[in-house]
Amino acid sequence: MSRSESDVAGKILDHAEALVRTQGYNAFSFREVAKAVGVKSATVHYYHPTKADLGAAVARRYTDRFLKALGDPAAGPAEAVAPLRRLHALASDALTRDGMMCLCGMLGAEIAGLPPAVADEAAAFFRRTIDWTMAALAARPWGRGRPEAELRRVAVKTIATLEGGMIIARTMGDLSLFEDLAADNPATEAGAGP
Amino acid sequence: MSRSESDVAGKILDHAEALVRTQGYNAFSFREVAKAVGVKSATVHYYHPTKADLGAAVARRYTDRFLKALGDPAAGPAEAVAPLRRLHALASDALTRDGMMCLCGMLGAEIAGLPPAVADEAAAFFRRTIDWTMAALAARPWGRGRPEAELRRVAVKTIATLEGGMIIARTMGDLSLFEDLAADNPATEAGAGP
DNA sequence: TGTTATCTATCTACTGATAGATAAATACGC
DNA sequence: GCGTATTTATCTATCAGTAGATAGATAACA
Repeated sequence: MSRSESDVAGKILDHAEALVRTQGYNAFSFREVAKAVGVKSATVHYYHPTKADLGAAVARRYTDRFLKALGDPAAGPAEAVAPLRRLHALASDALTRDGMMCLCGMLGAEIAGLPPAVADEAAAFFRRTIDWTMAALAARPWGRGRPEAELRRVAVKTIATLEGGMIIARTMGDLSLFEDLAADNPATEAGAGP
Repeated sequence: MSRSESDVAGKILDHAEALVRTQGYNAFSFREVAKAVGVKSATVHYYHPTKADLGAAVARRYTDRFLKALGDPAAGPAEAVAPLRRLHALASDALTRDGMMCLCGMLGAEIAGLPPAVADEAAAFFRRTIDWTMAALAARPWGRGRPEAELRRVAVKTIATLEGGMIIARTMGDLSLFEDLAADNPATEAGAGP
């Protein structure tokens, strides 16, 4: 947590993450990161020899931080919708505060053009986040006894909706479109959607 | 429709679209498009002076084709879920056949780093597709009399789920994750999801 | 002749990456 | 504690490759 007065290594990851999350992996450069940090591009290479190294390091840190923020899947209210709300709140935070995509949603879109090391980290993010959501659902009355395949379907659908929602909200310049995704969750209303 | 024996202009759009949909706007170049078509990069510039022009033209054609394929929003079965299935089928087609993202899902992710002309086309895609979905829902028994805001929420959520689903399925290398998104649509099952 | 479509050749800017110099901090032998 | 050796962190300078873009020649065709 504590970061020394001029933690170059940390700042490199911070700025690289911000650049990837706003413009994408292919639209950021060593020079751009270096400029943002206030060093030369060779210094960024010192910490991360290749761009793939840097990208993978950013993704790994992001995933760890994300899952840490989610916390214990079994914690919180007992309704099945609670973990879905927690996911939404976490995504909403980054989106509304900084107008940034989920890092791995961005990487996932670009997946076919990414170095393998980076692509692997993006896949790991979704695997772990799906697992968390399944565990959270399984730990609640609604989920107990449900077949794993069904829990997985609901988990994937929930995360997919959040990722796609960020894209649409950012593209249309209306972040309320994303907030509304939480509003009509079937279980919170009398009638289910179409 | 009819394309002459060596329709360079058409091939340029075809290959540019394929490149954007697999790797993203920032990861394709005039040279790459030219090579795929079998001409020199200057020829691509002849048809599209700038990269923004080319990107916008690709997006415009894509949106027009997509909405044409969707057809009349009021056509088809009367269940509210019918238009959602039509959207899913259309997205599924491109994803499973060629492993490609929705063009505008890709552009939407990269939106903050796109030239304005391209960003505008991406926004237009979502605006028109949301409008189509709202019209399709409103034309069915389920949707009649529903407030516009609710129809919009459902439309956005549906499209968001598809876009995010493509990202997750491609990233995890398991296209069945996308197919399953259609399986547990609330209205098609007895009980609603969580 | 003028228009359309294509080429070759080139420009500047930027990319990721490397080499080598340098200064400061740290560790080690005594 | 002192002097030396090593490591750490940063710089300058540069590389080959590629980016988007342009100029101008050339051929085909109306």
